[in-house]
Amino acid sequence: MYRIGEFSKLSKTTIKTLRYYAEAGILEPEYIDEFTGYRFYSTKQLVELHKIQAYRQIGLSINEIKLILKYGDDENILLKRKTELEMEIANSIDQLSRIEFIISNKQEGLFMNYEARIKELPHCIVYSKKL
Amino acid sequence: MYRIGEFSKLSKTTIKTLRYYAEAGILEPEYIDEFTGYRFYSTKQLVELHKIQAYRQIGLSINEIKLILKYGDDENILLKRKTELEMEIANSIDQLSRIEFIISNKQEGLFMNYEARIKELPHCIVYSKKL
DNA sequence: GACACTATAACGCGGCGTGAGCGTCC
DNA sequence: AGGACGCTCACGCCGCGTTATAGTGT
Repeated sequence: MYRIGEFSKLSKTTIKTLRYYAEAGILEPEYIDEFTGYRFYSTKQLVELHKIQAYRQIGLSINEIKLILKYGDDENILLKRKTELEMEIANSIDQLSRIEFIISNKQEGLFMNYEARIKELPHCIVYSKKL
Repeated sequence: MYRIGEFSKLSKTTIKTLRYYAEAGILEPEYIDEFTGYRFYSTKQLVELHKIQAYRQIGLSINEIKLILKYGDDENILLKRKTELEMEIANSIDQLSRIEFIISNKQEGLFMNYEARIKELPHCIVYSKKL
């Protein structure tokens, strides 16, 4: 049985994270002293935590991990996270190309060589046709 | 001069966002009624907001945008964002491959066919050599 | 008694969304 | 006078990090 500090070092996880996981209900200490409130962990929690870390590393939220640990099925959540990631990647690539576009245009001096001039017209009636 | 609701529709931005931008100091309304507190925007703000939206779309934070609008130089920040994005993409790809690894192993039944058994040894003295 | 360890509670972060409870315009 | 519009708080999100303050262990 380890106290939280030692367990923190063993698992390379901050104490704050361990307390958060305990409160979140995804990693309860094996035993809590009812007078001091001290949390005590064993090697069983070390294995559990390792699983949690693996799930965190692929970007799952605490809630998703809780669901997996509760119902033991990660198939759907993994597929959901997979599509999420694909969209994130596509989005990041889009952002990247936008940035490169701006930078290259600045270097070639094509950007900011014109200016848009906005003028307000006096009040008037405009006829238009909706398509 | 538009009130916030109309300006919101013109710019396809929520009222809450406009108010947040006003408070953050990146898009001040052209005029604020000192009695009612009503914000009034003009087409000038529409152009400004369009720039802000462009910067938001490439993932810049409000603070970064504020700096750009203040000092007029986005070169360094764009390059910084570019490296950030490259790291994010690399990270996402890593996560994606981890997920695919797990899924494929599950399908082939290679996963969870073994179990790790953790045992605690009684206290003993261990000799080891550090490399 | 000193010092390392632990505890709880509360606030901070970013970029808004979502109310609550008011005043304003037409 | 009623309904659409506007205002200012203030809290919620997520996964912790960061104090502050107080009890515990050796």
